Amino acid sequence: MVRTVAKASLKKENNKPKTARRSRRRREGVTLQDVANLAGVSMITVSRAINTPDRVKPDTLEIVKAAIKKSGYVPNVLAGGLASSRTRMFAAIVPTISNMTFSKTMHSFSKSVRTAGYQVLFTESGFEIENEEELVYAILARRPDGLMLTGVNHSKEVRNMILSSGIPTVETGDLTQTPLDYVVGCSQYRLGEAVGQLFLKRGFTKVGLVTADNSRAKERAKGLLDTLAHHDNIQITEHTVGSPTTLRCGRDGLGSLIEKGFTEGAIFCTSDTVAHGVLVEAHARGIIIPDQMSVIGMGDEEWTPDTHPSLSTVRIDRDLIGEKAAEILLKRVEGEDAGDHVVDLGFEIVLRGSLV
Amino acid sequence: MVRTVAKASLKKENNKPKTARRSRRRREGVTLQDVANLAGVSMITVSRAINTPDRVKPDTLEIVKAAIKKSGYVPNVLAGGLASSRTRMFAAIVPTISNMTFSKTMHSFSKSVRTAGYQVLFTESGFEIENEEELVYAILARRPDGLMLTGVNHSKEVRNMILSSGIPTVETGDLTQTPLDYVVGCSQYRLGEAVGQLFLKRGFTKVGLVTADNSRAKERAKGLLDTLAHHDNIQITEHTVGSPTTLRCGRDGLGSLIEKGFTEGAIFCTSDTVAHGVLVEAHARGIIIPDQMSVIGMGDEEWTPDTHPSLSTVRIDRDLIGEKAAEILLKRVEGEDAGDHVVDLGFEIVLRGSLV
DNA sequence: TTGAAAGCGGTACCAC
DNA sequence: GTGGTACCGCTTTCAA
Repeated sequence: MVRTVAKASLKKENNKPKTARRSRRRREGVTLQDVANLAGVSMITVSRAINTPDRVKPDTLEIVKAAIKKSGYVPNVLAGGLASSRTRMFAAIVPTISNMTFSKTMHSFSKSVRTAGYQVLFTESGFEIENEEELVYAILARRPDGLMLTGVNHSKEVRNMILSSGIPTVETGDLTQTPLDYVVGCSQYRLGEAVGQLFLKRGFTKVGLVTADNSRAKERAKGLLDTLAHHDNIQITEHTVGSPTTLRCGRDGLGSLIEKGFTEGAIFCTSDTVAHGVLVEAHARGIIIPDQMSVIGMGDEEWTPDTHPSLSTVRIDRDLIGEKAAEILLKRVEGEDAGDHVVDLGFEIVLRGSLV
Repeated sequence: MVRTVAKASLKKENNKPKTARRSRRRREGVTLQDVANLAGVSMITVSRAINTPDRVKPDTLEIVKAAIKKSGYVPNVLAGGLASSRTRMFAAIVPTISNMTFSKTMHSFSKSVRTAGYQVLFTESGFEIENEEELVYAILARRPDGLMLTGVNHSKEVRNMILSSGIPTVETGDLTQTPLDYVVGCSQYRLGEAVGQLFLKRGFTKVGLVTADNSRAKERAKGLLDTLAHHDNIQITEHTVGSPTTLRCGRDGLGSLIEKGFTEGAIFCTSDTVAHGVLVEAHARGIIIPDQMSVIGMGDEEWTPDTHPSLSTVRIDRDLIGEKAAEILLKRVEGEDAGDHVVDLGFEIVLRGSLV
């Protein structure tokens, strides 16, 4: 009996004026309803005043705007996103931002994206691929409108999750003919090949290689080694350093090459940071670059452009990668055609010093 | 009358089995309800199985887990966040990540935060303060559980918005006695003072200053200049470069100092990137460091630690800043005491070359 | 041009 | 331990 009474009273409560919704569970500040009350209109009119002002009578619009300002209303886009299934948010996964390579791409991506009114959910994956799965899971749980990934090597589980989520995705940095959805970058392998061909053309017979321990760097190294492998009169000295790389890696790298008997020739470093470290170490040891050794790095990023007269480099336009990725995702969420699913941005070899 | 009929029929529709909610507006995949149906339990049980597994009978838990796996369910944390007023997301605003200073802090922040199951909404503000207001607005619209800002200079509007949002906030990098909420960093001014005192103690009478054009760098410069100002036998040569800084800035910086008549003495650069540029330019001009000039930079960040034997530096533990900021926010969202609102992490002067 | 009602996909609260 | 119900704050749908 008691129960019936309780239910009845609940029902009665429900019969309050429809336009004045409010609740005891409420925690935060001003809502759309508050603004609506203040302006003497309905919620939906306020919503329209914010999202599609052209569909509201100018007079009304002004009243609503005043009410918004007066109340200090800040929309809750989570609620909006839930209702509309659009979060106006893109997620980005990069190995690390403690590295110009990725921070530049992130930078231009986030800039392009924000210009279009979107925001970035940012995640660092580290260079291990193992935890990518849980990261992707956590990200998909936030229902981003698009996804930017680094690299093209993903576990089967990750591929499945992304594919079945149906979220527009751009893989960046490397290249593949079988992207999850879209891919923007350049072939790391072909880049290494190009450096190898350069070395051959310049007639180097002694080649040093300082490579970082991550999949893209390894692809580059492989391209170089495969190219040189066809010529058996070439002597190769290798050293591998950890990721992410520091100047110290380069110093150690050259030290190691020399220990292994490398005394002259050309050195390919899979990043400019490493290359700069090699230059520092060479300087410390009194080795003249480019007279005794030639060095070619990779990157030519913002803090180093055109700074060392004898350091050659392979340049990839990292900014462009981020921009392109953003552009594709933005087009996709607008239902537009985003063009080719494989975008090869290529690379440019910048020769300096003895390599010219 | 017609209206009444309509209402009645609506009510009838509402009387469908309570446990089988579903709708035509539905766009995406698997929901909690789907899993519940599959497992033959109610939504709330599935919710508990995910969030508080200890409060579910082991048998039930297993059934639910199986259903989750089978259905490929990915929770919608937006919906959860709306219902619970907790987004498990922190927002971070940094000027740029194209700079080791901020990318390191971001890196450690995001790492700490993710370890605790939170994610990072990331925003670059640029070095201009003007657009901070709209950025903060857009961020607050996503209801993060906490906010990490860079620097302590914010417009009145920004301060008001954050304050009235009630969101736990940590300002980082600089120091102030009147933080919005919490502040973690070190006094940029005192850092500059310390360098000034060092120069005085070493007896330098000619001082060069290459400073970046942003508020924190200016604070450092001010600290130096104020300290030296008490001594009128000191000759100061200044040059200002734009932000963010590159090696090129340092090269131009030294060039400019020399043009202005600087030939010997000590140079303070407000960042290591600039300092390295100065070293490169000095090398290019045949100037011996540290014999002719002494250089002290700021940062000693990951890609440069301990790499140049004659470059002194002022070291701030950027990683620690990010960690501390994360720690404070995490404590706050858990309702714990986060300790002192002003956390001074200090700095360390690392002397090398002629400054030892 | 405006509004009422019904969700979006979860969680809080309370009853059982 | 488990379930019903009323929301979270907004947008969509449809009607006026």
